[in-house]
Amino acid sequence: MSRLSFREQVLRVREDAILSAVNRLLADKGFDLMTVDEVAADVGIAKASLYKHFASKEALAAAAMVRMLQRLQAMLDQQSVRADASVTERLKAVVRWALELQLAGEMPTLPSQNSSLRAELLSSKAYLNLLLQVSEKLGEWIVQAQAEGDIDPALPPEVVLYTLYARACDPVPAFLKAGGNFSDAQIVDWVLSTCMNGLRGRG
Amino acid sequence: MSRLSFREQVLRVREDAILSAVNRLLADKGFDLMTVDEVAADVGIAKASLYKHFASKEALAAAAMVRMLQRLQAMLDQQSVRADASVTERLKAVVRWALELQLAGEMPTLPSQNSSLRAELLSSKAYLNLLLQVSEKLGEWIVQAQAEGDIDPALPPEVVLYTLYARACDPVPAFLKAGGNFSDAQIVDWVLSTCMNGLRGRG
DNA sequence: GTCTATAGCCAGATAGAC
DNA sequence: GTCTATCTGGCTATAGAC
Repeated sequence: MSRLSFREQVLRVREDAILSAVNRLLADKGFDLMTVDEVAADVGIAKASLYKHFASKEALAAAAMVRMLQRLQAMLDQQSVRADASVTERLKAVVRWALELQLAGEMPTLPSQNSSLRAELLSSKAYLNLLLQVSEKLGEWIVQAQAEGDIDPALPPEVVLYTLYARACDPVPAFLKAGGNFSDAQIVDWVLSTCMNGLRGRG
Repeated sequence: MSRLSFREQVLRVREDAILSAVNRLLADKGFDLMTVDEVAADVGIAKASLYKHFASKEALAAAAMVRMLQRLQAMLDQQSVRADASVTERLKAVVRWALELQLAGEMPTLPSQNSSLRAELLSSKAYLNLLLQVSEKLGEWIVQAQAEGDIDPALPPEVVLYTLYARACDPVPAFLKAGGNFSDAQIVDWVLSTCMNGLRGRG
């Protein structure tokens, strides 16, 4: 690793600020309703300057999605070294983390099936590689949790994996938060419970 | 009820064809990516003609959502008269129905939080009334299912209701269908199971 | 690399003839 | 009510000066 010059560090910091703004906006309104003008205004620079950093609106959003996957990967690594926890507890910790991120307004919504963002993501090697790595790690945990009986062995691991991804972007926490009757912690607990135990509960 | 003139019947049929097209497009791409041109092309009439029937793109989508709620209400009425089924079985039947609709590409996706559609829906008396009625009916069943121990009594009914609504628009079935490894019936069974019993299953 | 100003395009909505 | 043709606004993206 070569040290970064001062100029490069400034660039990094600026691009991180840009991606943070993109991330918030993606969580708030989604890709289609997010405008590049808003991103520029949020960061405090001109729109044309944004296009010096990122080639397109799609590239902007894709970079934010990659950053989110990197954070997920870091979270998985962190959970991997826990000696005190079963795989199921690790999985639950990851879902809890995602739900908390979502309630904080920092979890981008899934791109809809026909979005131009989808095409960009499917042609992004960085994104696909990260997604693959993360999915493999989660897949290992899922299979192991099934072997231990904590997750229903009758479910294909694929179904479990997709379900976990979907829960990370579930609209239910936002609905409950908008209702204003419950604390964030309660919401997280309930959604996590319905994810693992279903509506039926433990009974 | 007065009988409808021939002209009025023709109008009804045409508007129903329009709403069917809107429904398909809402399910396929969502409100933001759906264009009025596509709707017109799908129905086979000119765009200007659409605007003789509906005042705006939002009104178009709102009418389709109202129609979907009417269908849900009809489904609830149908389940209400089943003597052979518990409330939990009725709830499951409704979720199953929604999942099958979704796999058939006929379930509109939820409007994102900041969509202009949301404002339209919140100011539509027909929509809000219908939503209230179906929510009350579902709410009764939920409370009863909790009393019978089939649904976790620790969950606020609101949480259960929102979860059911969210599952009806869940992206998981579409993901699994896109994978191409499973039949529609299998997908419905698995998603319904993870909804009621969680990832943990019955064990 | 940052800015202001603008090009180019697309989609929602409308005008006006029939 | 249906059509063709057009207006209008907003958004992505770029030109060109500094």
